[in-house]
Amino acid sequence: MKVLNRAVVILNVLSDKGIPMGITEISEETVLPKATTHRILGALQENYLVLQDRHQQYSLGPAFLRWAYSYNRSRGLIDIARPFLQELSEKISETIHLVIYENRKAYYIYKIESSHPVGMLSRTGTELPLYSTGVGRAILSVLPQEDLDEYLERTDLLKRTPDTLIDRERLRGILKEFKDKGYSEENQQNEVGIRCVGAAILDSNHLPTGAISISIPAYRFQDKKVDEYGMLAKNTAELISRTFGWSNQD
Amino acid sequence: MKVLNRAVVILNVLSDKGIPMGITEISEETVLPKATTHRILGALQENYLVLQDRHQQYSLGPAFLRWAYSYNRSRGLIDIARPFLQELSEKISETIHLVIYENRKAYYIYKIESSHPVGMLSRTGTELPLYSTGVGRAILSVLPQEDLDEYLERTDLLKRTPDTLIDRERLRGILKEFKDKGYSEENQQNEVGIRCVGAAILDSNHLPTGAISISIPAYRFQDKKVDEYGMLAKNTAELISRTFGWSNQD
DNA sequence: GAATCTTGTTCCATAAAACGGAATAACAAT
DNA sequence: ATTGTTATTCCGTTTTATGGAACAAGATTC
Repeated sequence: MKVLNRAVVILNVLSDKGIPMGITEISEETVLPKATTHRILGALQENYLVLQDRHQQYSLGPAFLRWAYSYNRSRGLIDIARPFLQELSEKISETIHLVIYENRKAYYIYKIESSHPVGMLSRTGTELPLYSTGVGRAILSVLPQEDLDEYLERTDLLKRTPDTLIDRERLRGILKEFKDKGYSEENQQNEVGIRCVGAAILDSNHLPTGAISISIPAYRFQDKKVDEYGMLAKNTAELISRTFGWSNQD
Repeated sequence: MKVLNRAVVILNVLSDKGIPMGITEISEETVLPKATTHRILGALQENYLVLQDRHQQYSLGPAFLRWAYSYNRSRGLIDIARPFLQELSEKISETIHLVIYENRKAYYIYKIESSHPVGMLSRTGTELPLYSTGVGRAILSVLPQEDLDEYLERTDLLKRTPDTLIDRERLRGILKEFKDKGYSEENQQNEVGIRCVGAAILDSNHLPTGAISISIPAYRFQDKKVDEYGMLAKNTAELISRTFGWSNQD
């Protein structure tokens, strides 16, 4: 895959230089023939990976903003969240999930089971219900009003368990409570026998970029422990939000 | 340039999805044969453009962070600065320069002459003396101590005009004054007959990412007007810094 | 303003690299 | 153990990239 490697070399040279470069300079710096450099730059330009100004000087294009943003959101979120989740997990020894919220959908991307990281989950791509899970409710609770309206309108609320709450207005009500408390909860709404607390991870615009949850078998997750675990989830999510927002600044 | 276009398509699909994808899914989404997809992904992976986790799921790699950063610094700086410079130019009708500070070097990247944008300058790549120009001095004045020491050590101070100040200690002295005032000045230090004021553009870490200057023929740039123009440069640079830092947050 | 240098662009025969259908191997799920 | 699914490798064929050299377009000098 020669062209690709060469294209990468060219992009790196442009990136290192940091200012627009002419084709001769690029070809010298990359040690590639001028004709070849020219051809590759042409192709890169068609894809908006490089821009050419009126003096035929090339510089990197805006396409990378999009890709970098995407990288930051998925891979970056895991890298940043991992140590915090690990710490939380050592404190409580329960199952912890990390979820990413992308394109108005939530996906599990990371999981720790009793202090042992399971890592990237295999079944990525499967949408996760927002109305019936701890993570989902955490996300819904911090959504701007109009986004929540839109979600409730387009979504069928299904009885995933006998207990699932499918009344839209009552759901709105508890989401408001979750927002005030800073964490969400859920008792066998999505899966029989499992009870959860969750909290949202926010980006620098205070929009949810993901969420975390603590899942515990319902029989040993008594009411009186909900607030304790909820606050743990809330605090951990806040730490992640702060680090994530910060590391995303430049 | 087929491979390149296809690689871009693959990267876009990964970016749109936002979470790791398997090769089958990618090949379906891109409408490319699986073997081809596999080959291209392999090449992308070698260059760290994509990452593969333990479940053979692909996601975008960290290389884009670097490129996006580079794009933001050069092209982004011009886009952000342009309207502010335009406004300044309409107020004073004098020549204005925008400079980028990259790899410890400064380069002119944009110029407005008497309210008329000249645009990207052709002679990019030519290093600009920091000790004798308005923009350069503005940058030096806000540099951390050790960076300034290092600059003064490695740089030969040449008499570019009969008036050029080449005494290191006296230069240090006036740089300190510039830092306090928030703008730099220079009278026929770099070019006979031209007098300048300048101000640095700072990123979110308070390091200089560039600078602007106002250049006026010395005969009509009297001492009493220096402070007025200096403050204009300072205020404009501050506006640009704020917008640049802000837009760079995510 | 003509001549000269420099830099960008196009050409094209040749060599090399990508192509992709199909076979195989590695996993999961049943 | 079996079946279904997904990833990987193979390899003859075709397409595509290659790059030296010629050409064109600017820029610079005289």
